[in-house]
Amino acid sequence: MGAQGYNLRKRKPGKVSGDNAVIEAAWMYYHEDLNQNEIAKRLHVSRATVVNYLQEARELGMIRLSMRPEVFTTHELAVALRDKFSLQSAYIVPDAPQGNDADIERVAKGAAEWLPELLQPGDRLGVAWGQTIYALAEALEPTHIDDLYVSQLVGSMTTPYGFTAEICSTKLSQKLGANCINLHVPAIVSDPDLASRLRQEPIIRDQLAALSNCNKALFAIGTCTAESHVVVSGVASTEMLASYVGRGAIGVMCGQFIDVAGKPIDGPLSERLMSVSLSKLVGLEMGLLVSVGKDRVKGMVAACVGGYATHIVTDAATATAMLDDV
Amino acid sequence: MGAQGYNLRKRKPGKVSGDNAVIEAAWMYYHEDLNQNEIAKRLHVSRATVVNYLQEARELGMIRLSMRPEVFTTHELAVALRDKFSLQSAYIVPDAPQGNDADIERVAKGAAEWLPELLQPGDRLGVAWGQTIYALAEALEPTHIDDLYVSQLVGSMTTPYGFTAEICSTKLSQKLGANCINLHVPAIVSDPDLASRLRQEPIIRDQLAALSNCNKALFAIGTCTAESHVVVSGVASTEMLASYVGRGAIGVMCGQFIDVAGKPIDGPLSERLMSVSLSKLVGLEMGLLVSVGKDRVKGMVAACVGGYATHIVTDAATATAMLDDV
DNA sequence: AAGTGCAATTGACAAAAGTAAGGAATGCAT
DNA sequence: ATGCATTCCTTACTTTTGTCAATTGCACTT
Repeated sequence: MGAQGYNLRKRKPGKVSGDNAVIEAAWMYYHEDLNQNEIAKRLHVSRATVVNYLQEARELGMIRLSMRPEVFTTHELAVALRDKFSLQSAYIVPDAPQGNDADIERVAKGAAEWLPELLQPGDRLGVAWGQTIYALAEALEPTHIDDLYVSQLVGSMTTPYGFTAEICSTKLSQKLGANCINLHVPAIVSDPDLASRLRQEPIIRDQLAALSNCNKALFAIGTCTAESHVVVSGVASTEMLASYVGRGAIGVMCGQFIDVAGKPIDGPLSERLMSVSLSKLVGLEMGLLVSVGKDRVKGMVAACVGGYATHIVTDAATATAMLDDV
Repeated sequence: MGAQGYNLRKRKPGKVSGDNAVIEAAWMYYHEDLNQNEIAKRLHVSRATVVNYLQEARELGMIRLSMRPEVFTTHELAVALRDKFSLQSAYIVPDAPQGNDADIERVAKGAAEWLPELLQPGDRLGVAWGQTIYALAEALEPTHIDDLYVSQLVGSMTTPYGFTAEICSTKLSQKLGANCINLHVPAIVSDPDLASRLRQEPIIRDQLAALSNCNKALFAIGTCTAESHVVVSGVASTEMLASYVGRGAIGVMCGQFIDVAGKPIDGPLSERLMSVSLSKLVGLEMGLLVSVGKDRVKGMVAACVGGYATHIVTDAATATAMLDDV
């Protein structure tokens, strides 16, 4: 009878009311700093159950955990970078122990944490394309920013990476609770004539016009190596790449090759590329450049010098390299 | 020599660079889900040191931890409350085990977590006064909302609680990175004539005018008992209180007694009170009511019925009582 | 009414995190 | 240089948290 009484008592009032137990446990744990034992006592369940509740709370995304952006924007290196390139702000994440693709994830995560604070209701945000941008969208915590429009800055392309330009803008807009304006056109078409006719198409024209209305932009810098995304995605052949590099290309921005001053380099692709004109990206309220890596340093510097970037997210190693860059 | 080599190696590159170690540890722990052992290995320090780093990170406020507002605004009770009173949204925090002042802390904490999402750049927020509002301001994580103005809705009064109306608005505006417009006048003056003359004073007039410009408001409901703040703070005597109660007062809002319909009750204090007119608080973009307790239920209902509240923060017990209130 | 499948819960054990007392390095005054 | 105070770090120990296989209660079949 002892056991029976125990069970009965435990069952009914213990289960406070469905999901509520999870919420109560999470509240006590995260807001009232009770340990699992105390919570278990109050909810009349075993501590193991509390562990489960808390895991569920985390899995359901009830818990938001982030680091204050000021931590990354106010230390020495960030301030130095900001001042050297006359930026509004720089966000420097710690270096990864070994520098591989994990770099991109780190930086993307940092940017994802910062981005919501850089946006306001009513903004029109232009978004470029790339692994970094995708990782950013992926890492972003869902929020809702009122009356926000996200526009795709570059046409679409097939890629071996499993994400396209639309996926970047779509995912980003979903995470931000924003309206999404896609650019339903390939990034590169086979001949200049077709490109100009496409640009006349009412739908495309409107979509391109929307790009001119952007007051903020989010982009990364691509490399000019054979493994570069522009090559792998079939936008440029290796020969073209070599030709652009020969004429001073040191990076890629929104599908366009740029020189050390950030100026787009004219070439065989220019006419055939469906993308925002880089000149539209100068002098925006915000130009957020998110990139890492030694091989992107020159391009990132160019994006600053060219006036595209007002805000930067990168890691300490890259930031140092940018400061050392003459 | 082994020890010497070890020490040298450990000292220099181990200490990554001052405070940075703290940031790196926090990043790895909170963003990369590494455990303290792994972090200790990577930073070449003992695990105990990592514990210290993480504690420092928390103490310095580098870590932001909160619960998604949707958790509290989308469950059954919150939706029911919202619908019954035609609110825009309701935020219901879990009940405290035993209902004392801890209730206020809980609810204030919830409101503090929600408030930043309810504000936008350019808003003019009117703020009332009370223990709840103060606790809210105290619990609020510092942020910065651009071009936000916080106005004090009620004049100041001496209180035994250690906080005044200005302290509420000042603290709140500091936490929100907002501009603060204080109302430099006592809440209650001794005779009606002085009150009306004060209202003519240019400075006061401007401050009162600013109140009319508020598009959002934050307030609580006070009780009509002898322990009520209006009495304790000397705004009303117990006799006056009784008189107001006799004429239907069921709560206090911005220093004014209201009836079940939320209408302010005329009486000896009306003329002498320096405060926003309640009619200005009807139909705002947002009216955030933050209160808890059985004894405030009627007043809270009145604030809804009267059209002051568009958003509510309370606890489950109070919400249930409001739903049961006829 | 007994059997079956499922999800929630539990106790016992393992891992991780927190604490406190002691110990090296650093800087400063003597 | 020596001693002293301070800061930061470490080792050894305690508490808290996480894991997992086993159990319980419950809805639904047979």
